Amino acid sequence: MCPAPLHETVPATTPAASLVFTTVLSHGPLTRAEVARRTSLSPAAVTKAVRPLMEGGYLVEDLDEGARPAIGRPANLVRVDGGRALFIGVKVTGDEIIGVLTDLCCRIRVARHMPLTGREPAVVLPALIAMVQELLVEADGFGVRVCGLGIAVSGDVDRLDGVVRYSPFLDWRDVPLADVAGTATGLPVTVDNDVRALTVAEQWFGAGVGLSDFALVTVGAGIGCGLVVHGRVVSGAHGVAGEIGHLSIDPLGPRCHCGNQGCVEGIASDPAILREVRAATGRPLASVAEALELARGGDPSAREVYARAGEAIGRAIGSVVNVLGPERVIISGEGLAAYDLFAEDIRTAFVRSAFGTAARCDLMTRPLPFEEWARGAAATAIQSFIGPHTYQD
Amino acid sequence: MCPAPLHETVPATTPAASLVFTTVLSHGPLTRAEVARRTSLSPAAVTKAVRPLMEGGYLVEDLDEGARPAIGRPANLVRVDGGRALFIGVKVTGDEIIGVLTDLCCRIRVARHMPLTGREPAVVLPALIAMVQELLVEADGFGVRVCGLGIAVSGDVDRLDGVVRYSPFLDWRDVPLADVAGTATGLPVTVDNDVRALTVAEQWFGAGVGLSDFALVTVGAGIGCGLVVHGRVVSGAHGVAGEIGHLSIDPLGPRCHCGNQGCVEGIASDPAILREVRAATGRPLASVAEALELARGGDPSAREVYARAGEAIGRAIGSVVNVLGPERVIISGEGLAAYDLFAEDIRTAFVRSAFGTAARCDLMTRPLPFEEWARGAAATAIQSFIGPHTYQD
DNA sequence: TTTTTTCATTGACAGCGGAAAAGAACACCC
DNA sequence: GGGTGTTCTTTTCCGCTGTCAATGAAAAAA
Repeated sequence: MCPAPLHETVPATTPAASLVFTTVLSHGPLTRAEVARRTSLSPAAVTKAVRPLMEGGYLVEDLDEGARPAIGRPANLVRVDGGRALFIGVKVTGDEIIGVLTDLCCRIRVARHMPLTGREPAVVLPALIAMVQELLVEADGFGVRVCGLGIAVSGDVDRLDGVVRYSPFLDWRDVPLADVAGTATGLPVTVDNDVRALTVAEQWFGAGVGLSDFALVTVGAGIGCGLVVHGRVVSGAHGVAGEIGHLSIDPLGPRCHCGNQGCVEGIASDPAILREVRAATGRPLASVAEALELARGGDPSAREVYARAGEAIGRAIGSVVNVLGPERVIISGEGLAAYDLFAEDIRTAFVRSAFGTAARCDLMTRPLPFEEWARGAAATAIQSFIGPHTYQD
Repeated sequence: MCPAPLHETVPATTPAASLVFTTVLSHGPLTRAEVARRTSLSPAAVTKAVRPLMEGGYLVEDLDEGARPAIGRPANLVRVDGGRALFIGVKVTGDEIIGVLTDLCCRIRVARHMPLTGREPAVVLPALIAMVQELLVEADGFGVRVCGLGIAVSGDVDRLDGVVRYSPFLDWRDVPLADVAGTATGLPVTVDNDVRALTVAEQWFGAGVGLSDFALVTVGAGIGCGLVVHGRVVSGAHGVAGEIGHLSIDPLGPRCHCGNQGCVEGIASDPAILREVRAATGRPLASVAEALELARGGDPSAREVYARAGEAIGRAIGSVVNVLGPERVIISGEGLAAYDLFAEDIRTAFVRSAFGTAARCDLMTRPLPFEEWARGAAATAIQSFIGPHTYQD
């Protein structure tokens, strides 16, 4: 848990206030009447919830009296004042740390990248703290207090305790990140798995707004998946969920380090694609970008590799959709750079493997640059700043 | 929705009362103090919630003052009086209707089977209503009012409207079951998918009690899966979820009627096993029971078919566990009759395909005879009788 | 200008659940 | 056998929350 923040009290104290606040936060400027309808609270309750939030400066009257009804008294729009509070989000990757300073609406104000010389905690933690310090200095320039720090790390993360249980990618075990970062910076800290953090950002501020069931699939160095069911991000009973990277797609496919054969990640991740294109063309390619170039140039065997990757991704999505029946699947990640190459294959494989009404699911892509991952971390900080009563829908 | 029941008011009106009631219902006789601890309500709130429920006769003081503390005042146990209300659960299969009369604790008091001469609504609906009437007569013998009727049907069921959208097995489309049964019997009716209904029963009264994330996998004529995430049964955005029967396990496997290849259902369902054993042995087997007998007798090709089925089931479970990270998977269904033949294969394939901590998931079997499916339907009726505030955990 | 419609606010009020204290029922200890 | 301590249960009181009903406000329509 975050060390009790002396910094600032939570804006929303009662369930109703949280509900109102998160509704306005996600659904843009709204009239009070509209908030009442969406939350099924009484208009009176909305008024009473809004007042203290306005006095605290978290909500402001929006002067654009945009949507006035055809008849009757015009409505006053209410929106969240993003500038009221700042947050820092940090994403740790294998070779760099990405940090962003966002406002309360999770808009990025400053973004920073910092290369890493190693992956071990002894290297990463000081760099991370230095990054936060830098961003705190930046924040001074805005004259607004930083109210939370969110950190996103790949792997098995216990977000209640703020401990990285095991990150295969970083080779970390039981690193008490929240404690370390909290004592070093004095900020309330949230630590979460990177894909879950990105999912939170999409749920509150992105393509998942208003949806109670959706999935976010990330394609890149690995294949990940964040899930929202019943309006809540899924963590699983043991803190791990959405591990679609090791769904076995093809029992005869390449052997994966996880011990299985034909995992999605062994077919469609960047390293796998690079390996396969190398093997298929015999060329000593240096990076997946070159493989991509080759395929774009029309090389048939490279294209074939991408087609297989697309099919694997499509089938993995089909599995998720069959199991959970989400309303939407958002495809994202660096791997999207090659989207034009396998979009067709993804969709075809998805439609074929999705059973029945599952095909009603809306499949969309969303290019999320690396800073977005750090923004996801900030979103988790915002979420915990607002409080425990974070009902969606 | 159920037509407003003149029959009986809902026992629990406030959220706290519901919480107390469902806690006592699922976790057997409890002391008030224990209820307070589990629900994190104050002891005073528990007392105040219990009183009206006792006056209504739903809760009773349990005279076995079993667990008294080592020191201090002995506690009074409180439990649900099952005899206070009766419910009817009906499951419709292809060739028969199974009906049960249960008490408020979902214990079966009477079970009835009724063969069907056809599957079309014109045949099934009158038979279903006749079955309910019979059970209502039985209920008179107990001198207790029947407070709800639950109906379970396989396929795509809209449980809010009580309409069977599409049941491939019965070849039904848009059958307004709740309306028909409600007007014919005068009972409040709930209609739900059969696997979901069974999942509800397990969640409240079975192997899922106290778990916020688990899966129920049914193996038999088809392969189904019910999911509980965050303490709630998953229905998906469009009312369909848990369709693991058409996860594609083997791209080169037998073609399935769904258009895909190598579906679990095409490998491990009873019809698939029968087909494969026939093909492998060349014998004209009449039923899956004979195939089972052959395999039990040691026929190597029959055993091979079962081994493949087990592997498919294990891998499907592995997929679910990778995606959702449940605490437990309950394997059930008629197909369990052959469990000794493929238990090992299921477990091996599961462990191999479950990634990382997913293997921490507890895999168990539970023989649920056909009456249990009807009991599941009754469980949905009980759930809706108790009211909308049915928090689990 | 009056009416109608919708939005927003106010004040009264019911009720829920918590805190604290009292009471109850036992074991233990001298 | 009477304190003492412990735990369970109930009672009383009280704050707080959100609804209800009524009122006021601001515009379009009549």
